[in-house]
Formats: sequence, C-alpha cells, structure tokens
Amino acid sequence: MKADALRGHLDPMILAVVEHEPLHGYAIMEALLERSGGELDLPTGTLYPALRRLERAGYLASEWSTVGGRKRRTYQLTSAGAKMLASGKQEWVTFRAVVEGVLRPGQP
Amino acid sequence: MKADALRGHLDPMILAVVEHEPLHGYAIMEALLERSGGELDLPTGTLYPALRRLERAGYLASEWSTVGGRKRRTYQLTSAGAKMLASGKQEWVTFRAVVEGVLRPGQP
DNA sequence: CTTGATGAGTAGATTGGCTACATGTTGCCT
DNA sequence: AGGCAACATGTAGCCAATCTACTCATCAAG
Repeated sequence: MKADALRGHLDPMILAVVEHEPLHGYAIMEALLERSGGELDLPTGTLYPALRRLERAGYLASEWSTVGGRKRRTYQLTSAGAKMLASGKQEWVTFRAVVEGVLRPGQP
Repeated sequence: MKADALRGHLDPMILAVVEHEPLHGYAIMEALLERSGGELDLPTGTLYPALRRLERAGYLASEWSTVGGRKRRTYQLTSAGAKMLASGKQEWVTFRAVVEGVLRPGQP
C-alpha cells in the first residue's frame, strides 16, 4: 500500500482504536496491524508524532505509567476526539462514495 | 472533504475518466465533478500539474487541438496507464478494506 | 551476552495537493 | 459598448503529513 494513500485517513483510524479502551502507543500500533489484517504496519516515526499531534489538538489525552519496568504513555479519547472520530467516519463514507463514483469499480 | 484525503488517490481517478475516451483538461475536471456528484471540484492548480506528472510518467499521452478558437490539450490513456489504472483499482480495494477494518463502520 | 520484542521518541527529506496568480478566447447580458 | 461568466491552460511557491533513519532504554530467551 502506497505511503501517502494514508494521508488524512490515519487520524480517525488512530482515534478508532482507542475508542473503547485506552491504549499506549505500541499497543495502538499492534491494534492497527491486527485490525488491518497485517496491512497497516506503521513506522514509529509516523505513529508517535501523530499521537502527539492528536493530543495537542485535544482529541487525545495521555498519562504515563510503568509496567514491568517499561514506561508507557497511555492515550484515551477525549470528548472532542469522539466528535472528531464521528465526523471522520462520516467523511470516510463520503470519500469512499467519491472515489468509487469516479473509479466505477464494477468494471475491473 | 479534506484536501489531503485525496493524496495518492487522485492519479487513478484521473486515469479512470480517460479510460474509455480521451478528454482535455477542462473536460476531465467536469467529468470528475459529475462522477463524484459535485464533491470533487479540483482547482486547476491541482489538475494541470497532475496531468503533466502523469504524462511524464508515461501513463498519459497528449496532443493539441483547436476547437472554436480555443486550444485544447487532449489526454489519452497509454497502455502503461491502463496497467497503472488496473493496479490502482486493486490498491483501492485493499485500502478500503484496511480503513474499514480499522474504523469498523458498523457502529457509528 | 547477544538478539528480539517491548516501548518512546526526534530530525530531516519528500511530495502532492493547495492558494494565488497570469493569460487568452467566446458569447451572452445590459 | 462594456463587462462578466464560462471555457481553457498553465506556473510559483506554501504547507503539512508521512516516511526513513536514527537514538535510547528495559526485559526475556537462547
């Protein structure tokens, strides 16, 4: 999968995996990998800056903890993040309709 | 629709509209607008550079003509472009599965 | 005692879509 | 006649998100 196909779609995906349970960065990576059937293997240089960006924007809140001698930063969805996720899902539906309207995937 | 959601998806869309008939730039813009139900209103600063890029890459070929006193550059799909379009369609299917696998659009 | 998995992070390059601009024609409306 | 909308093509430069490539640290297995 091409790199910049992800552009603008990563944020709602990240928010989605922490929708029902707070997770730390590494666990978010794994969740994305698992939910995508192994397709979405984010480099840390993509994920961690994205998480900080989402926190700065107020969509995520984080707190540190230590588990088994390892420091974790656990992120949870804020209410603003929940709204952003909902609108992100709606935008995805629109986007999909646009692309498929143009691509006409009926004929391969 | 967010601007950079388009990143990496525009190329196959452009190739798709010239798949069955060659079109000039302005007509491609209109075709995209129509096929997307009015959602995809590309600025010329996006479309024309994209067309040149696709031609440089060998996916499109162009020739000039004059219709009603106006100069047109008409683009048609090359065989390399057809292959690229086919693989672009396939990549879209994968991409859609990835996003929806992560977003789980069942629950809004 | 080295390797792989866990865990978090930064610096810098790339790149493609965007805004804003430049240029010209045709045809309709007032 | 004058002006504006639609038609038609293009460039320069900005911006931001993702990537590569790196650093640093702990723990378990071999």
